[in-house]
Amino acid sequence: MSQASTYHHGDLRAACLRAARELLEEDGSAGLSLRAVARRAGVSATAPYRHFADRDALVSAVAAEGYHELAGYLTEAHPAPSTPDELAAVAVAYVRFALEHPALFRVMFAEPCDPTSEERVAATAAISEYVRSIVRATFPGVDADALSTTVWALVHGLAFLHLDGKLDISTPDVVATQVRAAVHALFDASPAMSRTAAVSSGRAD
Amino acid sequence: MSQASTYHHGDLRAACLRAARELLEEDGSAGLSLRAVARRAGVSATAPYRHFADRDALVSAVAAEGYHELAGYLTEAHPAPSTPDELAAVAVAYVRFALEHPALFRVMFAEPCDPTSEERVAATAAISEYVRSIVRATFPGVDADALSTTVWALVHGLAFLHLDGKLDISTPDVVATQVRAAVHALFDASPAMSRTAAVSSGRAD
DNA sequence: TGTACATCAGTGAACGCGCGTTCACTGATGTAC
DNA sequence: TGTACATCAGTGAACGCGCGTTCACTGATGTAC
Repeated sequence: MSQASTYHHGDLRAACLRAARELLEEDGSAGLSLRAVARRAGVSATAPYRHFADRDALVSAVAAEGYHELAGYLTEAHPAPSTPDELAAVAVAYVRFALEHPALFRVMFAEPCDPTSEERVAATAAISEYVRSIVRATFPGVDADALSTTVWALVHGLAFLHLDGKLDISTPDVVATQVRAAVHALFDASPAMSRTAAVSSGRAD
Repeated sequence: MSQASTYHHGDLRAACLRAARELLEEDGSAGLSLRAVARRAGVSATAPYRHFADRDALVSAVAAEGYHELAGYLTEAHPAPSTPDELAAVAVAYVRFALEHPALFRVMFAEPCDPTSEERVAATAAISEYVRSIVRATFPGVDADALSTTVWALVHGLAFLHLDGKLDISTPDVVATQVRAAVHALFDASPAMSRTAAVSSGRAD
């Protein structure tokens, strides 16, 4: 190794993020401390301060990485879904991401999202918009805002219930089948979407 | 006050739980420490050990209280729902509970649920069974297991998205309308439930 | 009704821990001339 | 090509903090006789 001297680490920021991710999956978010990250990166306790203003900044950076990765899962499942089946595949990918990165997923969503972190707000706004665009492509002419909220909530809820051990997660196939069934249960109502709106406003008395 | 002496508190266990709930809503789960609870209950740092084996026991007790209260919200919304509208009212109550007790709701669901705590397992199993029974009453002849999972996931997801500020929570009415719309979007597919099953298995090639 | 004693529910000092963060510092790197 | 110097990225000691938990203790309560 010509870089025997580790004084200048090379890319400590990346090493910190990697260490943080590992700690997260091993100990949950309780294990995510700046000191533990430094320790794992093989660096003094204060070195991370060169790259992160404070602990919150580290956590936000980790969450941002998570959002980016989640987006990767989704577009990999299907780049531009336009049928219920394709949309269901994206939903399956969402849940798979949660199950493969449980602690990360919790950091991204389960922690109170401080409105100060524009990084997070932007990231979730992007997801929201992404879901909306898929719904729009899949069901043109439908109230995309309302339906996409419903879709996101359903998939998000499935992810959390699986994560919390409330549903069978014995094999990825079982999970995928469950998710597809739930999504289809919702989507098969879609031709009736406009009727739905009429019904619920009519019942608002 | 004849009970001027606070040496024997009277009901320190209840006081601890109350303090824990307050701390939870003020500082989130990070603020929930045995010492802080003792402080708020006006008692020495070690007094709670008379009533809770350790911190985890306290947290579990708080979560258990939460499950009980959630059940109260649901049955109060409707004791025995058997129509989509009545079911939607229960869903609204679920989300309302989450928004009125955000930190408590997170403790109940967002923390990794250790399989050791049978208290929690039993509580969520009860919720699961409760939802299933409602679905069964509302849609007799339908695969209640599959549909009830979908319903719970949808409502649970709505609760979390509202909680995390991803959806409009400006007024309770806005929230309720949103929840009712989402639930109806799902339920209006229910007459086609058996068709749904056929369709999704037919698509499984 | 009064006393002796067991039990119960609290006290408070002390422990060791890991944490976030500050500070003055120093070794390595890169650039100007 | 060589030297002077600014800058950058790390070190390590130190701070104060709140935490969970232990321990020996003591004051209050209730019960047996």
